[in-house]
Amino acid sequence: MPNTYVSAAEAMIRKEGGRATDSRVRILALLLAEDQAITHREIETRMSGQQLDRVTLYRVLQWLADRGLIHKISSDDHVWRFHVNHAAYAHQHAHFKCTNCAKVVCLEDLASGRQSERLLTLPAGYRFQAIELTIKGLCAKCV
Amino acid sequence: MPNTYVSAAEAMIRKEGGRATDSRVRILALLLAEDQAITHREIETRMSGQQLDRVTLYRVLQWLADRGLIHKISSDDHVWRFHVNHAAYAHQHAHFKCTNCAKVVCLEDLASGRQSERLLTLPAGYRFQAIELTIKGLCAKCV
DNA sequence: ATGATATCGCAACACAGTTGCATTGATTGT
DNA sequence: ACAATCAATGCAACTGTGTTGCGATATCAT
Repeated sequence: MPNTYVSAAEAMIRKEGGRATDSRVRILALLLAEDQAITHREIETRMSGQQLDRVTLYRVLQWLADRGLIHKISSDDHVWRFHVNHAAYAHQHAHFKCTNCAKVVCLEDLASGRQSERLLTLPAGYRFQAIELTIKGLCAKCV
Repeated sequence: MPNTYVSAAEAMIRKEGGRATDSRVRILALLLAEDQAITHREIETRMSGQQLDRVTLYRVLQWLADRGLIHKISSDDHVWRFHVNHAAYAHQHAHFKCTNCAKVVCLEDLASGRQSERLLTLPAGYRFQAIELTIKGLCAKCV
């Protein structure tokens, strides 16, 4: 884990007014270094060797997500995946999931909220709040 | 459960070449009578009183989904919901989920596959297969 | 009616995620 | 630098969804 990720992680956590504990810093640094969205299980595996309780990992991930440092991605395999909130993904954005290797990546921000809202009509009396868009297909490795 | 749903369910099952067992017929009839997508748990509750094992329900739902009589809807609460495949929903279609009461309904078929595909660009080498679109908001009751 | 076998029911399991509580440790004030 | 505070951790136990193996049962073709 390059030192830049660790110090960046610590700075982000302190900026939120939270305690910069080992767990938080290491987990966020790991996510900063990762370009794709990864699961709780995958993080746990990468962390093995270092002391880290399952529950703590759940709580740290929730804490980071609550403060908008990362975001949770729902998927059809019913496992949450986590990804850092880079500037490009600050707004609503779509996700891509490979149907072969289950890799999940964030797609660039698309002004799809408004556009897609117009593509379809909600039943009378329904109110629009947000849109969730997942593209399924094959990633470059699995094509 | 009106008789028409039961006989319709039985006909659909036989058409697929499967055995028209009590469980299959009753479950499919229940889904035919339901306008919104419901969970395994909700079906189990509605079936209580009648002999029906949890595992059988899971297997029947999978069997119906495999043959395209119903479809499974993934959601951010990580619970599958099931809905009959009416003609209007035969193609790719979006879903609506109420953020208050968790009600899920299928939205009309929208030619969003091609349109949305054009809205965003996949990374180089990626292949498009399908799109999943969920609108979140408030249903008429929860507005 | 009967036999072949698809389907069911039960038990046990796998895995994601949560809660309560005692312990630990990061920060703050002195 | 050190103690006090209380946020955060680790552990144990739990919940809920979904799966697997296998013997028992029920459907359908004959």
